[in-house]
Amino acid sequence: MSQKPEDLFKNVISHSKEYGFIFPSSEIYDGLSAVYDYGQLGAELKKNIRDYWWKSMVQLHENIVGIDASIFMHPTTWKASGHVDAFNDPLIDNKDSKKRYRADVLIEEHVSKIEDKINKEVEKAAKRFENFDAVMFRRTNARVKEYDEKIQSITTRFKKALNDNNLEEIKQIIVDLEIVCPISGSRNWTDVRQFNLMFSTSMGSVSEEANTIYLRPETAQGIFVNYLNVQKTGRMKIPFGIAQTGKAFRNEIVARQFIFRMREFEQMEMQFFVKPGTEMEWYEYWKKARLNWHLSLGLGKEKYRFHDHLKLAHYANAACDIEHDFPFGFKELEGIHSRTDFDLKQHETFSGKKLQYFDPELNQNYVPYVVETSVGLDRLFLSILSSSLKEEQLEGGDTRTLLSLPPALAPYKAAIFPLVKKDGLPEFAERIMTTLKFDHQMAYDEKDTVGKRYRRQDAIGTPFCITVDHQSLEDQTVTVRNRDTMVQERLPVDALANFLNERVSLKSLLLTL
RNA sequence: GCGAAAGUAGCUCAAUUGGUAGAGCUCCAGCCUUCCAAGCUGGAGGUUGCGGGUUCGAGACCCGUCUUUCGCUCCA
Repeated sequence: MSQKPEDLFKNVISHSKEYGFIFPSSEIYDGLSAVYDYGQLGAELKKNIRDYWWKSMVQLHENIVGIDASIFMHPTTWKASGHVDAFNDPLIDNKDSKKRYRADVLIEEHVSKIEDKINKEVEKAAKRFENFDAVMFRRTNARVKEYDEKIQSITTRFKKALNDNNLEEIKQIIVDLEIVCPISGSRNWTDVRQFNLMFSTSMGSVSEEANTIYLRPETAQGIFVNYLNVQKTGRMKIPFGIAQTGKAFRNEIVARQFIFRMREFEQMEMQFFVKPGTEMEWYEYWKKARLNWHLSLGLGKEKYRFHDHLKLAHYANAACDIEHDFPFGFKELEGIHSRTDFDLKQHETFSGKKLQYFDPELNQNYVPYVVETSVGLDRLFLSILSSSLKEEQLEGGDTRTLLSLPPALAPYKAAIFPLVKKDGLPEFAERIMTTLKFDHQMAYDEKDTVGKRYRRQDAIGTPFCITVDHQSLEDQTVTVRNRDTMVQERLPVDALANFLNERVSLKSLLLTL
């Protein structure tokens, strides 16, 4: 149990690989940076987590409905959301100070320094002459004119380079202007690189004028553009929510830490539309509700904490993260943001369509405010996996590898073993399997000693092992062994269905909310 | 992106100054047996991440490249 965090993280990664939870993407070709595939057990666990979230959001709330929007969206969507402008920066690094700068900012700062010089000239002249005409001075003074021309030529050149997307030219401008790094004072620059967080591809035939299409960097916009469709056709009354799960893509500069930050990842989001002025109440409501949801997984209260954002994004008037204690420290798991009416208003402006709600109580129209809950499915997966993986010391000096997953989320809900591979025990076991497999994902194993089989199921988190022995043939009972306590009890075969339903069904977990 | 470390069987790791790639676990077939892994017999699995170079000879040395981990940086 007392493993070093680095070791635990290493174990999580190799355990994931060894048992088929997570593989590096296209591994036979050396993998692809920060892209991972879910294996046979990982896919089950991930699906169960997603189902639990979906049911707790959509099925348990009459005023929340789910949609499934496309990954491709109209390019204007990303202009309206601010993603195009916010993430199209040419960046350059100084090799000596290791600091990264926006190339356009460096050039603009250089230009403003020249402007300062002009202003100084003007100030100096103003002191010297009476009846000073600043406009005339600017137009006629040789030194000022020289500065002005310099600014003109720089900005013309810079604008052209930006328009042509000519990164080499931008670097050349920085070199020509002899711009130095404010920290190291050196001119030892890397090449200029364009970092656009959004992946792009083209839509339409190649020969024609193809449109640049972005892979969505967040799923939220799919909800906002469908706000009116859902509200009208679903006859939704404020407050109401729209939920969605799906893939999003970000071309991260640095993507690290296994599946914590991937370039392709899955979000589970719910946008809750409320009356303006009530958003803070709902913000607090969802903070509590979402933390409660995480606590229901039983990984431990001490594993979670809130982190309030001091610096708010351009669209938010309140924001916080639910952080989880990962093997590499507390990191963001879920974000809860009060997004105001920013998104819907932006889409109104860019689309020219009204995205409003007629409130019958107030007898007036308004753009609803939005409270968002947004959790990373892959991060949730990692939080559950890493918190569940344990090396347990047993009496007698033995150790066992235990994956104490929340039972309702485990890939296999129960495993069935014939104690021996003869005397009709396998046939008996398979009959039980057949009756239970319609309700639960079941495993079957008849290889090796039964103790070994228990350990194998412990390592993949199967909550219960059902063993058929010779007594089973006589009185139709089996033993059921608990993963966490290793305690066995004998149950009639007929009681198994209820036994499992009460302990491993999603319903059993939903009831704890 | 910069810096550091690493990459050998499914997993964890060996391999003397450069000299025939190995072990344990896993896996497969069978035997024995049976309620908490590690009994017996046999077997499978490797162009040592990839590509070059030096050498009579490279897992080891050099260069490049890919991937991973850590630190810095970034993360609307």
